[in-house]
Amino acid sequence: MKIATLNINSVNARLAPFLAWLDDIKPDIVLLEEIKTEYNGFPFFEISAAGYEAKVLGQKGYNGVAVLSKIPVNVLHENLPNFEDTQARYLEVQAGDVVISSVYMPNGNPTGSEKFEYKLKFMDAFNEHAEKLLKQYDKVIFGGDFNVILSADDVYDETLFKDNALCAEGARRRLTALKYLGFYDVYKTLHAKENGYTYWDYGPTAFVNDFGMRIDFFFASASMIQTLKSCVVDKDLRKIEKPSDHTALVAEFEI
DNA sequence: ATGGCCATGCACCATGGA
Repeated sequence: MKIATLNINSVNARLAPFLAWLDDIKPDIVLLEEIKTEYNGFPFFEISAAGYEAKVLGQKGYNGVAVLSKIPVNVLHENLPNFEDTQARYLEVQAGDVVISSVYMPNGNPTGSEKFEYKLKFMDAFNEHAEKLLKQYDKVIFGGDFNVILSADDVYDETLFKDNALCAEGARRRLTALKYLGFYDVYKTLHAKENGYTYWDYGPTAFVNDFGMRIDFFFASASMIQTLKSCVVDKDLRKIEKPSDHTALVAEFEI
């Protein structure tokens, strides 16, 4: 099973190159974040023609998550079941005995604001739900944009972001707690020494100089990660004309 | 020496992203 996750920063603004990429990589499951459309604006026809069924939790203008699949999936949760939310940031499906979620955690800037409080509350609810899932299922995997820079190794210059919500101690502590619950950082399991950046600011110098951040992740339960074959950052989507500021993370499992 | 983007929406600026 090949699973990809991508913060696409508007699915409609990048549909053609995204479809070409799908045809090239052929993942079984694709998790999308920031589709930036409500359900009715989602390009179901084109995605279906490419061979994928789409489950969509949309929102007008902002946010929005989706799960595309070549294999049958059924939706378990739209939004976290334990968190009242007006924003579309979580979509959980089941494919066979695997539970897979697309996650778009809040940015939370500026620190100290209501947005920051919302970020921490979302992360608390997420961890609580993650813990419950582990008790119910063996194979669980989360993928998406977690909007947390876990350590100095995960950003080109940490000093520039010391007051940023992505580096905030409360955010780091919560994402680290997810690891202690038993969720493995899939990319780092195989690539401890590579930076694994998945995001580069728009602007002419960031991508060419690799001034990036690692803020997109897969987190997998133990029995899921035992089947891990590979995990790569696919930079091709960051090289297209009019790219998203994020690129895709692709993981393969022997399932 | 500084700053450099981009998508959306009742839309030619404001907001959000990170």
